[in-house]
Amino acid sequence: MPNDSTTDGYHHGDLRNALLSAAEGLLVQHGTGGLSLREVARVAGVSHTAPYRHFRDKAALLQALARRGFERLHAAMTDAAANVPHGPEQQLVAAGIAYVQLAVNHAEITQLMFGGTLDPAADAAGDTPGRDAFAALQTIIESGIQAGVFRQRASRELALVAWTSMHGLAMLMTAGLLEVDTDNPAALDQLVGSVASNVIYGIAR
Amino acid sequence: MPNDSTTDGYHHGDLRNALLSAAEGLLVQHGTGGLSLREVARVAGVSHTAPYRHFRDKAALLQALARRGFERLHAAMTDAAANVPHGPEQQLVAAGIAYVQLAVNHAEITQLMFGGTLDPAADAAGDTPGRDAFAALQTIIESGIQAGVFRQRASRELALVAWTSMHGLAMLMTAGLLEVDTDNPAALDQLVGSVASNVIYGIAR
DNA sequence: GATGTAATGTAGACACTGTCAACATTCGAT
DNA sequence: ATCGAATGTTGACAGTGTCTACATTACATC
Repeated sequence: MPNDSTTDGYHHGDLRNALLSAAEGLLVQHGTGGLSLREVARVAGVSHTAPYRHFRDKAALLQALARRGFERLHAAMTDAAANVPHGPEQQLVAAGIAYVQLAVNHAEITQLMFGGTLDPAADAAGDTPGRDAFAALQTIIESGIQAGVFRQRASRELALVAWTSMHGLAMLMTAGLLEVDTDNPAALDQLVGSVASNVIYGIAR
Repeated sequence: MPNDSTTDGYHHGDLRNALLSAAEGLLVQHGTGGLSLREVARVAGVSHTAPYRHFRDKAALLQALARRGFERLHAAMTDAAANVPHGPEQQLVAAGIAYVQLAVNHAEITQLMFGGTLDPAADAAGDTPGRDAFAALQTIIESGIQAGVFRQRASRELALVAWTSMHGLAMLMTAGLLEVDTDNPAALDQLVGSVASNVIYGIAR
């Protein structure tokens, strides 16, 4: 009799997701390093070894958390691009804003995703949600190339510049090395817009 | 009688640096997270509380290690730019190559510097070696603006694009999310050169 | 040169952590 | 109804960061 997905005695019902949510909450409280598996279990209301029925490791829990983040990232970027059908340039800017915005709003998970703590080969083969996010960007670039808006080069090459610049911006901000008024969303839009515009039209001349 | 900076009995002589070196060595063996203060002390040949005479915290040790990394980064970039006096564009590319190369060769320390684990406000006021590296880049940009090679914009704005794109490239590589033949240095040069050239001349048209 | 004080290193303890092994409870197919 | 598999618990172990108390040494001052 699984009533409403909360606890109903000995078995939890949906512990795996409960653990992930608890972990995400604790992650924003005590930074990336200060997450304890036992505290996650405590918050979820189970014994300190219960997580091992759902995750092989502490690393596996973090990996699953990072995977969630990659999925969110992919969704946010494609949504942003889809809602701005004013041509590839605007789409690129919109995707960039979505990227940086999500990274800043979930700084700890972003650090998890790209912090190097996780084994990049840990995901199952052919099952890398991180590539989807890059692919979304590459799709925008390709449409821009075909529309004659962007240079006639390998789309991978052009997408790489867009990717690295937005990623670098996001990383510097989440690390706290770029003083920006994060409370004011317009300031972030302007910052991302500035970087994106320079990427599109170049530094030179 | 301080003979040759190695151990000479009860007192070590230069324990602080010995600890930093030991920590750096262990960092490349076990990743960024798997560094134990006790093991650092063990490698340095002292008791497990000796490090507390030189660092308030484990975090303080890591902070000092990161500071070393920032100083190296600044030196590598300015050296690279100084050795290539063929105009701001080439200097920018050279600095970028130096940046990414150092990051890849010292991936773990780079993750330490930018991983968000450290408190960005932990450094003493006015004493932020991280800004020096950015300033080095900004100097190149400024000379390029005055020479009429780069756009007539705020140097900070232009430097930001160069900074973020190189930083993003370095971060993706150190995190292992960009498959590149790291053994072949020419491949890295080409990759950085491609990104830099696209930053300079833009994606558009 | 002797001496006292600060700097430096050590020993032991504490709470906490990740993980393993053994055991308990419950779900679901037969 | 029954039995195996899935899920959760208890207890233990080694390892960790950090605190307190103590030992040893260096060095400025007389």
